Amino acid sequence: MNSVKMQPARKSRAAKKPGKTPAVPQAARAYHHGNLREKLVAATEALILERGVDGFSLREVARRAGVSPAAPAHHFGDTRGLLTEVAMRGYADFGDVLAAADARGGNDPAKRLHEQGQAYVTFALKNPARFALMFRTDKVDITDAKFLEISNRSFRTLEGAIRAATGTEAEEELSPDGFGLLMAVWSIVHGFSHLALGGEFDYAARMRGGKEAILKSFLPLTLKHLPLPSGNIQKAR
Amino acid sequence: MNSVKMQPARKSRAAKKPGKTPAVPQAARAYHHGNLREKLVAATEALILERGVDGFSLREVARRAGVSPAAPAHHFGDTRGLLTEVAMRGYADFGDVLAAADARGGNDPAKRLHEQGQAYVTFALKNPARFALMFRTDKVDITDAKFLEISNRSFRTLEGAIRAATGTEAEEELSPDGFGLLMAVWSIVHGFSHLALGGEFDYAARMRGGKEAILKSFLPLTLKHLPLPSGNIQKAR
DNA sequence: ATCCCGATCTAAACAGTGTCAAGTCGAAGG
DNA sequence: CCTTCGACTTGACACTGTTTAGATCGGGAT
Repeated sequence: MNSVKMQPARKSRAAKKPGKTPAVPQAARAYHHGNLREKLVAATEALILERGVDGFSLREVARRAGVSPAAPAHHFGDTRGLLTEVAMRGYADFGDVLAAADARGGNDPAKRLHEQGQAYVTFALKNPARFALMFRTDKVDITDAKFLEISNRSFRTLEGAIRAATGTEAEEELSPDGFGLLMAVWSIVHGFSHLALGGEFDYAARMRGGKEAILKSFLPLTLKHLPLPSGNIQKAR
Repeated sequence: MNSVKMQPARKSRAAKKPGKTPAVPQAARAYHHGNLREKLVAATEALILERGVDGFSLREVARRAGVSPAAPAHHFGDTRGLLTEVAMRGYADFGDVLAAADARGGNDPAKRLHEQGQAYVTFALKNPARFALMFRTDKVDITDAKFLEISNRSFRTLEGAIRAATGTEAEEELSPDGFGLLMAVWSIVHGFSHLALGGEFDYAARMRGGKEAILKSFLPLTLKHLPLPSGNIQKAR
């Protein structure tokens, strides 16, 4: 029944013969419409935003892009390939956001960490679907070289601030305490993001100022306890 | 081809007629084998341990329990119902573990928090599949009354330690700073768990002592930065 | 002892999914 | 011109969760 649903669009090919072939290939519905790859990525981002990462369906994406279910395979191999691409784009933006935050911190290590932490959570809450996908290691090919490279950039800007905070040169290994600080900072911002996205703060938010309170109130209150390189952390120079 | 693969097992039902009906209904394969509900739960836990939460399949579970695909529906409604039940059992154990850790802390609020934090992560890493499921709010019916009650218990034991730390009575609301401390502690242990389970520490673990280093080394190093009720947190009495 | 009833499970079907093997189309290069 | 090659479609296969209708059994009431 619905296998026929799509047919009329294809039958309208007859209209192409007599009329002038449209000079503007804007909404090209031919075999090669050029930008399918981008269209699929866009459709995927929209879909996971609507239905969540697990609500994603390759066929649905193909449907929205106006192509057959097998078309995406030619560009991305399989579902995992498409999702990996989308995750990579997420990491690209994420890396930019973190780098910008790091820069705002100037040469104050504590401020760099705080700015990055705030940016981390803000990105997560403003891009819930992309963020969720980025850390869904089961949906993404984490062995992909390009993916590894681009996702590591985000990690390295956090590590950079930690190195500055502990006075660790680029070539030497992070001390255990420095590494502990790194994990602690990463854990707290990642945990907050994950809990918030999982709706774990929703009840509290309802009591304490609505949904927007999470970013405007809960996050600052939490970041007050962001581990800082002050105690017994070795700070050289 | 492989739709036939499973048939012989079902055809062996004929072996029941001529032989003596087994007096011991141990591996009962009759219509009512009594403990199907438990069997399904056990099969589900095994399956998500093997293939992850998303590798779960209701039909596969039914197959392992030796029943038809529609059998689980009668006990759990649908897939979500079954997963909700499994998540509840996870929360039951989780709550026990946290309560025991809390008790180990005696009346030292800082120690109570630290013990709970350590227990939190340890549970997550030793029960990866259950833990992942417990926080997959899309796979679980978080509106289920029984689920809410049992999952809130875990949250409340953490809150209890925070209340003790900030000297907040049971009937009064947590102060903003106390609430911030609560979120910070929760975030850091939850974030650590999530990152570790996502394999995000694997590369570092390979460099710094293998997989077991995560619990034995990484976790203590991280928990050094567990927020403590010392600074400007209001501590009454 | 029998009947029946409700709980339990099966069988068959439906709509949906991802992926694969062939085939078709259209443009670009020999 | 015509061949080749990348982009896309078609149709199939195996699998999924859920629904419907029917088969089976255990246990209480008569």
